[in-house]
Amino acid sequence: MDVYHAIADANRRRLLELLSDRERSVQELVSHFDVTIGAISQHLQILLAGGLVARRKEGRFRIYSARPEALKEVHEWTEQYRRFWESRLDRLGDYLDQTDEV
Amino acid sequence: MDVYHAIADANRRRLLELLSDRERSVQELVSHFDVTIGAISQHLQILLAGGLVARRKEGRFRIYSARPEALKEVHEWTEQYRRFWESRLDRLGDYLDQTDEV
DNA sequence: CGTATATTATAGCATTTCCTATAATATACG
DNA sequence: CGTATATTATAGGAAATGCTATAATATACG
Repeated sequence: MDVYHAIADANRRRLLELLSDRERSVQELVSHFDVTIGAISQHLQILLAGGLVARRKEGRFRIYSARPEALKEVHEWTEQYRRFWESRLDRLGDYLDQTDEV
Repeated sequence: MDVYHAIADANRRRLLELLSDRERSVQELVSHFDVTIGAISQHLQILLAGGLVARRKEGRFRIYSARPEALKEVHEWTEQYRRFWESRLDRLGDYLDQTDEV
């Protein structure tokens, strides 16, 4: 639903990082955290609802995989502010002039 | 403190957008929202703590301005997933091969 | 079938979040 | 000074969050 909310939690960001490396089962993900499998399962539901991960069934396992396309929205939202940190100038409208070091 | 938390709220993102246009006083910001000035003041404290805004005193007014450099962290975190939506391939490890359209 | 494994659903709990209302503080202005 | 304006601090409340423990469900496997 809300991708900003989905990535607000550090454990969920970590889950996304692990899954962007490769798809994994829930138990495999749990081994990287200090919380119970219940907590991880709940985090995965939130990521799923936010469209950040997908899952498929494989026997008794549920294999989760990353769908970071959903992060495009966040990336684009932050992108509009990029000139603030890439420029030595803080003023808007001047950013078109800088071509060095980019 | 936590920039991911700071931007998780839609009102706070809106505040940042208003301030990146130009600096504004609190009352000026409040006029764009449906909540009380107390709520806006609290949101501004969170943005301030996250380093996303700065403020200065001007008479009885507090003038807030955007400091979106703090968003660099989020931008870079999402940047690492960009290939997922820019590529026609969803698999990791294959992205090195595509050189067209980039 | 019966048991083990993997995952999800649910209830409950402590904490946090976001809001309002109100009090307190600071400056301006007559 | 006394009052108005601008903002922040604080208390309180409803709802959400993140977790645990336990129950339920689904599949595997002997």
